[in-house]
Amino acid sequence: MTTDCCPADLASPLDRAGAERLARLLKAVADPARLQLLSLLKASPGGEACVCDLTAPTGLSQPTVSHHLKVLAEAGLLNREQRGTWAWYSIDTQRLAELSAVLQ
Amino acid sequence: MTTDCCPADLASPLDRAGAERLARLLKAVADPARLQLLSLLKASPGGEACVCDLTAPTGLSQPTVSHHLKVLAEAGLLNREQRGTWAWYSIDTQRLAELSAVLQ
DNA sequence: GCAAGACATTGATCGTTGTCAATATATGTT
DNA sequence: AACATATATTGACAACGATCAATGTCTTGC
Repeated sequence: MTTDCCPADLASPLDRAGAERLARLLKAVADPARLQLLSLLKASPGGEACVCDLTAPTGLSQPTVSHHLKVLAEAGLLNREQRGTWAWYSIDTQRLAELSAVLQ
Repeated sequence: MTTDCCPADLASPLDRAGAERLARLLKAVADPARLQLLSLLKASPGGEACVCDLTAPTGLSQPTVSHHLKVLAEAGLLNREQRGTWAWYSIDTQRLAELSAVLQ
């Protein structure tokens, strides 16, 4: 049964609406910059990092990094926490695991 | 260790080149039409179908379906077999499983 | 309150891509 | 050989998206 909480998977027949929802999620991950950001977050101590720590290793401008983090956060794959001037991002491992399971 | 056979995963640090390779694979899947095609193939008897069986359920033109199948095949996610006039496509379940594992 | 620093938003540009109509190619049939 | 059918390719167009420079917003420290 397909509920609103989880993305539908390939095993159950996928109508156009379900396919578009799933595609939106996968598109969030299907970008080299965002994959690198996820990898960097996964390798960071505590599994979290602020924007200023992510610009240098990716070689991207600060606005571009912010943009990608927003895309991932809006897809529900990242959590954002404001701490003073800094914005700390971390991976929502459950959501990412759910997305992974979809392709099985 | 990252070899050429398998996509790198998020656990190991991802350089730009690795991220682009992985993104190309994920982009192949991150499309509603292609997700529907994968779902239809998975639900088909024998796990395979010809192009003519895939146009009606997707509501897409024949050239568009052929295009999407080619994208998936070039990503290594589909196998193509010519039988007379028909082209039969089937999912390469191992490749798809590898791609799924990448996000863990 | 003001200056500085961290992050977000806006606007613009340019390459990419999903789609279809038209056409081409290939295979089987008579 | 001629024809019908299945699939692939080409060309064109519109929509989308990644990127950056410039600017805006918010928080902290003086």
